Amino acid sequence: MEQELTIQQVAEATGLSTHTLRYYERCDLIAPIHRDNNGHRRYSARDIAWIQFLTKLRMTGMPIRQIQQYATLLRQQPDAVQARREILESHRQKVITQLQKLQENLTVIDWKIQHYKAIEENLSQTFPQPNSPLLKGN
Amino acid sequence: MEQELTIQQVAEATGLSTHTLRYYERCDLIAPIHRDNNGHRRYSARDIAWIQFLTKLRMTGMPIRQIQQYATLLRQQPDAVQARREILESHRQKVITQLQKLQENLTVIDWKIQHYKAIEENLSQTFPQPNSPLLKGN
DNA sequence: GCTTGACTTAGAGTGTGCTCTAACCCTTAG
DNA sequence: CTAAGGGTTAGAGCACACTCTAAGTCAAGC
Repeated sequence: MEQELTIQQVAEATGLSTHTLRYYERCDLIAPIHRDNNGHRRYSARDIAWIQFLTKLRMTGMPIRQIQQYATLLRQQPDAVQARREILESHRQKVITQLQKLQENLTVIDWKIQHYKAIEENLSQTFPQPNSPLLKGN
Repeated sequence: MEQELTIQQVAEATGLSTHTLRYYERCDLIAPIHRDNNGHRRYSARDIAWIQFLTKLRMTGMPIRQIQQYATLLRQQPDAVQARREILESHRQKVITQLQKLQENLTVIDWKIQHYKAIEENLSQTFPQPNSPLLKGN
């Protein structure tokens, strides 16, 4: 029941490399993983759940330092739920800001694409109009 | 009319540092800027418009290498509108994917925050329920 | 005429997050 | 018995995007 996975299997399951998994453990993003009698890592379901969540934090741009704090809190003060929630909520705000900026910038890029499309339309006309105002911006 | 700005003024206007402005020029993200008779850079309105757009590309994660390509195309083949549009559309797709992933991951973080809130509620009850199933996940 | 301050350059240094290497240890198959 | 194929470690190396430094030029104000 309590099947523990090898580092290879975890790498496949999480999309991280074995290098990265060991690196995260060294950095204390992951608590020391249980070893088999060979000294090889054996990851529990709990470990994997945590790795999957930490990957989401990384993918939303949380720096490794801050994940360290969160992970340490999780291990050393499992009852300090509020402290962990506060970290997450502060990060949440950053992600939302990031999303908004991304949207705004995407809109500008979209405009430019539309602008280019208009120019292309114009150029492909049978009787192109020279000095079209559309040719101004780059 | 044709007021040209100093590097300081451009730094303020764009939010980039003077270091970064010079670095971008060295990397060919920005065409060589016109100099006054002192050798100091004088940025035209056109330069600033480009810097503002390139900043949007950077902020959406376009690598400097790719902006180089776009910028080179812009300078060397101003008529190659389609080629530039294709670069932008390919980038646009990446940004959209990025946005989706970000949203998904944000949702997971939101769940976790909600989960923590539920635990906090639970703990603050007058008659706390021991071993609540809510305490399982971390 | 000298100091101050903004500019110039080439090139070195930094921070972040991996990514890889070298040397070694086990276990298993031939 | 030995070679292949997985794992281990500490630590070096790399990619990216800045960021800073040192040494110099120039113009204006005191």
